[in-house]
Amino acid sequence: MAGNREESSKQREPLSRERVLQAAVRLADEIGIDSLSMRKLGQKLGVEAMSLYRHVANKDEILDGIVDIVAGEIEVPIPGQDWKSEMRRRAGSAHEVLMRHPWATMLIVSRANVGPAMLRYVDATIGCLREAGFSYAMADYAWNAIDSHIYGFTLQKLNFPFAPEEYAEAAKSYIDLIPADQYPYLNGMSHEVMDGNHDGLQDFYFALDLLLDGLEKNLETS
Amino acid sequence: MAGNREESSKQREPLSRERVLQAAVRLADEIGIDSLSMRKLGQKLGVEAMSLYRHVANKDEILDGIVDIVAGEIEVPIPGQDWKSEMRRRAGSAHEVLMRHPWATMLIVSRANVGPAMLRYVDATIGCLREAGFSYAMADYAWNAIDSHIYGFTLQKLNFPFAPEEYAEAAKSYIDLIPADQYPYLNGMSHEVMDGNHDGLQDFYFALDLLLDGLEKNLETS
DNA sequence: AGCGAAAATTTACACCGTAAGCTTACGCTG
DNA sequence: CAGCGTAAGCTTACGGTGTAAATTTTCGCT
Repeated sequence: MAGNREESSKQREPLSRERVLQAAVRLADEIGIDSLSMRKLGQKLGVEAMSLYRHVANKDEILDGIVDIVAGEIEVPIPGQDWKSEMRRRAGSAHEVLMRHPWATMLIVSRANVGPAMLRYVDATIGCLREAGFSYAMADYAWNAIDSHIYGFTLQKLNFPFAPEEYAEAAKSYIDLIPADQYPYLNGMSHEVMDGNHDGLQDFYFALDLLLDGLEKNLETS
Repeated sequence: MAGNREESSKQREPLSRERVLQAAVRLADEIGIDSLSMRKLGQKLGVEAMSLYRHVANKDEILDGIVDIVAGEIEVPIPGQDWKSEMRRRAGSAHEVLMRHPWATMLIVSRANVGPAMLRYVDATIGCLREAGFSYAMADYAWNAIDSHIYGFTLQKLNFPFAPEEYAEAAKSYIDLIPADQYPYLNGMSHEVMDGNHDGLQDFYFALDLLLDGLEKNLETS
């Protein structure tokens, strides 16, 4: 076995920062961010936990890294194009990506996020608003408003405990815990769900369009 | 020292679920939720960690408990009163309470939250919208939209790394990391901050009022 | 072939939540 | 007041965490 390194596939591929981060994203998708440990990540890569430290400084750097990988998956708005549809597309893409990586939103809203993909994403967002005529300050307010909706809506949706098709059935099982005399309105809404009059499905674009329409009016009157 | 139990204050007060939860809230406020451990909480109460388990089943139950304590601090809207100002007051109070307990929002958006204070809070919210003429479904959408803003805005504000008065100075120190040729708009906005033309302060009621106005229009045309 | 550097591993430590079993303290009854 | 039963608190232990330090293995190159 004259070991030609290129051909021998029994030899495991060497580690690298990129391979570590990619594996971390996949593992977090599979088992959740709370269960992701250095030891499990090492195991996934066929390596001891401490070997990872040759390629990343610590676990925090891994978390920063996988957030930036996720940020890189989001469709960026194009400055100069119609701002409303671009911001709408950006928001929808962000929501979709964050639903694909259910652990990512929590990390984003609790870390610095200064990776290159995140900076590019933010720069394009501000740029799209600026080119549409927003001042820097108004662009900041608009960006903050839209991102509040993206993060808040996504977190609530991820935290909702029932699948849409189970919801009516689930309501029947917990209705006794919210008696009408103590919680009349919560009880009433649950009955609407039980009776099939309300499916409880939330539309990401409902509140988003309220915000965009309001921002548009704000832009016109300035 | 004829030990009259009522008078002897050298004897430590016995533990109770209530005392454990109150101490947990204070400790989380002081050292953050990530640093809150059973051992530290025990220490704070002059007790060993394992003694806590006599009064709570496990740490998860403590987290559920302190979330409900926080929920109990939020001003509840009054069904029948003007829905817009009630919902505005509710949202502002929630934001204020969540800023007082910086760890709470994360817990709320990642747990079931079926404690009595939270149920009461939710019931009053739905009730306020229902009495104003919203259908159950529309009340659900409106509630979700407003709460998305509350959680998203609060998390972003808590995660912002600079105090308002440091912001301009901080921008000067990181401006080199976002060169104009790579991130033109982010660079431009930072210059606005550095030059004192934009303070970066976000107003909770800016996006909230966009939502409430949009919801009002939605209510009128139905 | 052998050497220097890079990569990977081993061992160890302080911390975490909590299960199981033990000891202490209390409240009540005789 | 004695004594007993139970509740409250404590000790010990286990498997998990991130990671510092020291060691061994592997690789690339002369």
